[in-house]
Amino acid sequence: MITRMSSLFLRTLREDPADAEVPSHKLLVRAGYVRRVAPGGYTWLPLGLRVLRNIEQIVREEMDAFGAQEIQFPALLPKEPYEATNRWTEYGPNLFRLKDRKGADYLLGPTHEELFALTVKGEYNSYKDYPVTLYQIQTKYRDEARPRAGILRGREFLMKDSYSFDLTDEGLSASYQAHRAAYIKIFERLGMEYVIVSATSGAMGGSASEEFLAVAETGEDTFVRSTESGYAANVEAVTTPAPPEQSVEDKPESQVHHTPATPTIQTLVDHLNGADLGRTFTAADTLKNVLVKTRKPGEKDWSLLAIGLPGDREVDFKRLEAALEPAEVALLEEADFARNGFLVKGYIGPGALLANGVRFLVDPRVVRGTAWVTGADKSDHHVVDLVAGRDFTPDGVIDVAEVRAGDPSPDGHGVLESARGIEIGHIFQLGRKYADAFSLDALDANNKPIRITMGSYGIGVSRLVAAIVEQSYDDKGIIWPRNVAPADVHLVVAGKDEALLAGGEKLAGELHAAGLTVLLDDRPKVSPGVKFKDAELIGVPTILVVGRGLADGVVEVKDRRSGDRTDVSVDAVVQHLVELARS
RNA sequence: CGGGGCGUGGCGCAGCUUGGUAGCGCACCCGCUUUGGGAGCGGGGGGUCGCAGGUUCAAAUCCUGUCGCCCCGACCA
Repeated sequence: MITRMSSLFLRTLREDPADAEVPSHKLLVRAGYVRRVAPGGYTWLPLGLRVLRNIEQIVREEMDAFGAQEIQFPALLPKEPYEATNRWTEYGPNLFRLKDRKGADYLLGPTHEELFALTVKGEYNSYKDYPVTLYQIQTKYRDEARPRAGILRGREFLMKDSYSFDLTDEGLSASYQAHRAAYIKIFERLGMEYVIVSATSGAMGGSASEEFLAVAETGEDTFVRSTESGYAANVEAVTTPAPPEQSVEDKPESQVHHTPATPTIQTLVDHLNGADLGRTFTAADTLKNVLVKTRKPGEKDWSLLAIGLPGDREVDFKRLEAALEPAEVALLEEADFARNGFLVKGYIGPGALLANGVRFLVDPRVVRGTAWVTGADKSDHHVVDLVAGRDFTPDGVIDVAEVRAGDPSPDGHGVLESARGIEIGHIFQLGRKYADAFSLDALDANNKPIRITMGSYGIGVSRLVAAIVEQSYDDKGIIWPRNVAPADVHLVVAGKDEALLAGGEKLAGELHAAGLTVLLDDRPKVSPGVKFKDAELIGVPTILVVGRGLADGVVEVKDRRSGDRTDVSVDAVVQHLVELARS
């Protein structure tokens, strides 16, 4: 295909749009790929749509390659299936809801588990039919509280979602692995730098779960990875290794000390180190007890929850919420302290918590035999050498302390470093939640029903356009990976001479005949400088310049990424570019 | 939902403090010159100044209300 810029619906911008913050947003708008029409809603202009379609096609090919079958649901859906799974309620304000003229409730699909489950139920009854994997590439709608970063986080976006249906847990595991392998192929073909991290499965429930994150500073997800092993995890899903347990017999007796005016960890540590106790203390020797309240879905009353963790750590609220999902969590208000007189702010210890029936969960580092400095449940007093397993026994373990760069890797190899990523794929084993909701069964050889188990797998197709740009741009513009670029070659006719244009047209025709797509800058009266700037902004990986060298039978091939220029003879250039495009 | 900022030709902005009926750059149109790195000169078209009300002889500018958008946070793919 030859696309002539003289007639292409394209206008590039010399300045960044005022509302753009992240590089992909600025560049995609400036280079004329997308235009905003509403918060979180973008028009795909011709070049942008090509990139989107290229990505979509790669996803489709790899899905088809392992036997997934493409179907498509409406984006406009009736309420009933979502009521059956309670998601009409649970999805909350993020669900776009609307009514038809008769007043019936509809929604714009945020994700389609219900419809896939119902569809399979409608067609399949026998164990002989399974397993099966279906997918669609469909526009999804979520009424995001705050769309942002242009294409990266819209309220309407294109997503590939697939669902596997298996008779057994082993089958589900195999389907999961098949998806995982396909995703790896997809993201490799897209030329992405990505990590696969352990993840939480979120509101949809389920067990095994991994996210594919495109590594990018502008990403919304924080993940950690080991400096020495392949370990990587979303911070929400990091597990803290527990140190070995110790004996409790040889530990000194616990002692209550008068520690005036020490409501914070720092003041406490300073006081202790000035108290001549024969040793020095650090914040990590103290046990901080953080109070929150939780409420399970559907319940009216909040219940207290105390979290004990080393004093040098803060509670990571995201990890806490992920750990308590689906219950809500909130910090205590003054009224809560007033209502529970045994909570002495700044001096809360395990004693009062356990005596008053407050659920007390501790950080994995608080194992049997460890000795702590902690609150003595009265103002200006702390207890030293309070030993876990001897002086107090927590109700359980909760791993919600902040994860820090330099922490040991959970797999025992290396330490963790922190980085940011854009979630581009998510795979997880959903299990039987949706099958249960719709009684999705297959009959076995003995005519007994087998409950189907599902997997759920997503790829953010439109988001990928932006994620790729986030990973591949420079101060001049976008640099597309070959497989997704809007053209194979950007041919610049650098000069007004009729012979140049004729030469450019001829070469474009030959490239087209050789199977390459060409973006031909045949604009008359546009100076070479402008054409070069536009070519760099648009970001086709190979730029072919037909200019003054043409008279000597030479054209110039420029690599967008490296900036390297090579003179190639006109006779050889088509073959040269074909080889480049295939590389 | 909490905090901050902004609404002025298609885009990016100035003007507002100190009211006098709108300007700059980019883009666009015409002419001439120019043509290997976002050209020069000349000419031109295009704006109910977010909306509503108020103050005033007079409002982009002052006052009140309202709507919208962007950013940070909370929340989420």
